[in-house]
Amino acid sequence: MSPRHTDTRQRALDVALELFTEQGYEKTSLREIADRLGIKKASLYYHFPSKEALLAGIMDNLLAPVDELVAWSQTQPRTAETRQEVVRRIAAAVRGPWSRWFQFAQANEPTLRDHQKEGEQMRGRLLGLFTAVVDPDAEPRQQVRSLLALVAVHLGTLAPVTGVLPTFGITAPSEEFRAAAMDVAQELVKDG
Amino acid sequence: MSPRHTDTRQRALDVALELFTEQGYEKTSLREIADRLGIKKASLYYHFPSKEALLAGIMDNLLAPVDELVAWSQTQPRTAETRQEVVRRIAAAVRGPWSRWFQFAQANEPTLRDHQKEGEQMRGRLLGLFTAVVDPDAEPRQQVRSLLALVAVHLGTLAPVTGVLPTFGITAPSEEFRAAAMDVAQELVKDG
DNA sequence: GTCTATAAGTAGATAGAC
DNA sequence: GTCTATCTACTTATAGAC
Repeated sequence: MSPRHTDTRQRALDVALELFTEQGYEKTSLREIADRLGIKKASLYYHFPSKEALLAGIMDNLLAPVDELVAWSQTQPRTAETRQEVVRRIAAAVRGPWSRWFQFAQANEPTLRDHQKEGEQMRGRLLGLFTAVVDPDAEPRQQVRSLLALVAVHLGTLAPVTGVLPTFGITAPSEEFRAAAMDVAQELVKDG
Repeated sequence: MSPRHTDTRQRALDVALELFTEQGYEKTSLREIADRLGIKKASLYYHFPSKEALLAGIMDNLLAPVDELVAWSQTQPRTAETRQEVVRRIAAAVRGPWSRWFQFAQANEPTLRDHQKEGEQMRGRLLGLFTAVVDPDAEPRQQVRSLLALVAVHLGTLAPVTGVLPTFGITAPSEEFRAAAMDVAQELVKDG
């Protein structure tokens, strides 16, 4: 066997992730993906048996790093300090390796509701993140606050990137907004 | 002319709203809508010139009540008290007349990004709500807090309805959770 | 107002040559 | 691994009878 096989498979995953995120899974045709790769649509079927297999491949790549953080959090005690550290790590990850995950999930919410397997994978990891931060025995008040802390992180990191800040009527510089969001998140995750 | 024309048009709007919300705009075919109405697909074209016209009709019905609240808020001073009252009114409206709006918008995020006109309508009303609560001259910290207040309302009213609370690892009774969310929202919207 | 029939196009998927 | 060619099953949309 050659030192490595062709990279068409990986390139297909990259292109598909990009298009699924931009346009959604349903609206992206295999022809479109093949065109970008410079191959014919039928040739895609050599690498993936179906469109759904392409989706599954993307998910595997996307969700692996999430599992690491959740696993780590489960070794920690359920304290405000742990929640703060988890929020810090999520905030860091979201700026880097996970950034595409949220965008992809958001753009394909209806699709993931239908494709049972993939939808449950997605929800499973989200649940993992939530339970890493939400104490099931805490007061509802604190549970709401913890959930909102994750939303604040989401807001702080994604909103500047997608350029929707003006849509919210906000004019602050991105970096300042992001810092403020992190600040509020840390506060929310404390007991109160 | 008869005292009123047939109600097929309005029934079509109702059915379409329901299906678009459940399955998304793209995945709902005109045949499906027609089937539920007990007519043939082609007959739908008598009432609406295109699928997109159906979407537009739904939007008009959905967005009218939002405008009222935004208009009212613009007559008020930009104080923490006003923000609290706006949040109260949004919370009340979301439980009733607007409940379908959020579900519809969330289920059709990708679609609304493509259909320029409808997407901008939707974003316009959202911006209206945001600016009713976010003071453009406030600190980024307070802006984040105000945004999260709206999210808290969203969480408190929608989450119990859709039954996703367990997905968040939360076991509290719906009503208790909703009350806690409103509580946190009111707190976030204060100066701090 | 509703029907049948059908146009015109695109989707995902398969067979088999090279 | 990639190609050409083709299939079936849709989709939105139109024309014209009743």
